[in-house]
Amino acid sequence: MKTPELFIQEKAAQALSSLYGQTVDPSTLQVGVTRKEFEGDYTLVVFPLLRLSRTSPEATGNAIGEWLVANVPEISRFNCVKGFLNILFSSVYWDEVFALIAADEDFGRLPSTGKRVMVEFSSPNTNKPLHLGHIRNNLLGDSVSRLLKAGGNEVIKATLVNDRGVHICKSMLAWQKCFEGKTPESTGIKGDHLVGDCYVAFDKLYKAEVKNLMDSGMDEETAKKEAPSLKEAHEMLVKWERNDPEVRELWAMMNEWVFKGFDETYKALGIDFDKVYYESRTYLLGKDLVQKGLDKGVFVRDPDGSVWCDLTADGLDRKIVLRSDGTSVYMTQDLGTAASRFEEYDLDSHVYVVGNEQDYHFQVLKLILGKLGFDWAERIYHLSYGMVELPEGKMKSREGTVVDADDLIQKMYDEAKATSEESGKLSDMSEEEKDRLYHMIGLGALKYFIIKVDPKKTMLFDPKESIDFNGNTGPFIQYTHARICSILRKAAQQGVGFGPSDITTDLEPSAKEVRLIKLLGLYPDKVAEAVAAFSPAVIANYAYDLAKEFNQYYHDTPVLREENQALLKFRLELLLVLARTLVSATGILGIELPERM
RNA sequence: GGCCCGAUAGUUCAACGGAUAGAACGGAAGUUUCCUAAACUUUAAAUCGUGGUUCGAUUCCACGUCGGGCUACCA
Repeated sequence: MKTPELFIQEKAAQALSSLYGQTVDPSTLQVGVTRKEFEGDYTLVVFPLLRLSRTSPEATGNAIGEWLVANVPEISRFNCVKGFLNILFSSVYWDEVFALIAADEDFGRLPSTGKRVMVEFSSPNTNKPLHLGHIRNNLLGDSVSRLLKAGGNEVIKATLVNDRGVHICKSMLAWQKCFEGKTPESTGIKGDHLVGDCYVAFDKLYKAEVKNLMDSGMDEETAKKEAPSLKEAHEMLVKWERNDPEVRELWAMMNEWVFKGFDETYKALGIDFDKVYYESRTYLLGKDLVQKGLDKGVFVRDPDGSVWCDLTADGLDRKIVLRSDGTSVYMTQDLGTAASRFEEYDLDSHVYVVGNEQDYHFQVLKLILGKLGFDWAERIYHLSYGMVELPEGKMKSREGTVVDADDLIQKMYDEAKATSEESGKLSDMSEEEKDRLYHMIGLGALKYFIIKVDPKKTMLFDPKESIDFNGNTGPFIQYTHARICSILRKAAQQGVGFGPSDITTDLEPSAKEVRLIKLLGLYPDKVAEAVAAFSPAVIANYAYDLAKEFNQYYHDTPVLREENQALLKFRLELLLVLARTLVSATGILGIELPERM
């Protein structure tokens, strides 16, 4: 379907060629939806055209407007304010536009690009449970994946579990020292939380040792390196790398606990992955690329054996890619995994959902991959998102101000339950249905709250205020959907038949209905815009606009009382399409819409 | 120090270089004989500063101020 904007661009270009004998590229013409305060459907900005017409903005606008009305049957009227040409379509046109939208079951889904994209997100450490920061990452990653899919791409959702390294050894050590024998089953503590407790216990132990050493006269820096527990943890890591059976067994057991815990959290969030990578299996990747880099002269080997990539010419630093002992660093591994993924899946691009504290890392990664000669280097995209802050400032695990993911999800559920029970509308629902509904609402509130914010911006999360169900929130959209469903149910009870085949033309949609149709028609543009910007926030705000528009429309349009059957059917059809579009848009955000609430 | 990012009503968020900068929460005042008041209506309230480019700048550029991040042979 041709959007009205494209239609106007095309016709206006014809007008210009006819009026001024100048050919212009239609796509350069600026057309937008007319602002509410002015009369019109779409507005053409004429200022840039003055160099063609060589007259005043008003004269130019009026000339184009008159030509359009005279030559384009779909355009009925126009008015020109300053340099803005407001164009009105005939109501027949809106009927046709709406019929096309209604007939398209997949409205908003963009045509296939034939491209395959991998989206990596979440990528947790296995030494602590997920927290609020991970939630932003997970929700962004999940919705961007859905968004890219709606944009016509094949999407592979991937995560890289950080299951090895000295931090895991710290938890293992603390378990041996303080938690021996305790398991998630024996304690009733969720696995990831139990391991997190071990990590905290290690930190406590370590700090005490450092303090002891300092009290006996050692300086802080040395003490931090010499603390026996830290040395033990490093020894454990060496044993792990040598495949020491005992260490490996403990490691496997504790990781299993964590994975089980994570699975529960992911399930509660409604998130899953197509591909799970484990760092313990991929951390050696990339070493062969070091040799390639040396051969190509991209890397240099220092006398001590370490290998570096000199990026000073690009305004960055020298970056190490191989330690002097021959072991690899994070960058090496990322170079290797990127290369193997592009090769294995024949990817067109790769999106990394990682916090903005790693902007530098990804800048370097792209640069080095480019220098190594990979043509896809420029097609890796770092979806960099800002920190989530609390009213009292940054989350700090040491200060206990971290908002735990499981706690938060539970809190949202409880709040949804309390609000629902207060309204008392759902007394006939079964406990299972209610439970599902509370979860849907609580999660909808959380997801919308996080996703509606532009990813790159630091956002503030106030646990008290974020659990708000009024205003620009997920539950508002969910509530709107439930009300539309209620209207449609009522209509069905009254025996009103409606459906795509019932659409009749020759109706005069009201001004508010035209606004709804216009807004609906914008959906594919919004999807395209969101895909281009990797920003589900665009869709979130659009879904809210739709819901708000419905509330304002329905407030003073007595749909169910309409006597004119054709008009009644048209309006119900409009609501049906509206509900469908709401479901589709929130689907991109991973938010479910209930039929009752 | 160097590099990157951000700054919009009291608060949390919007605004392809376009008209009188939009919402929501909170404040003030109202609305329930179509669906479900988790709604709707009215109202007060903001672009960090100084220059520049432009017919036009919240948006682009420069400088400054403030805030955040990065700057490990950690991941």
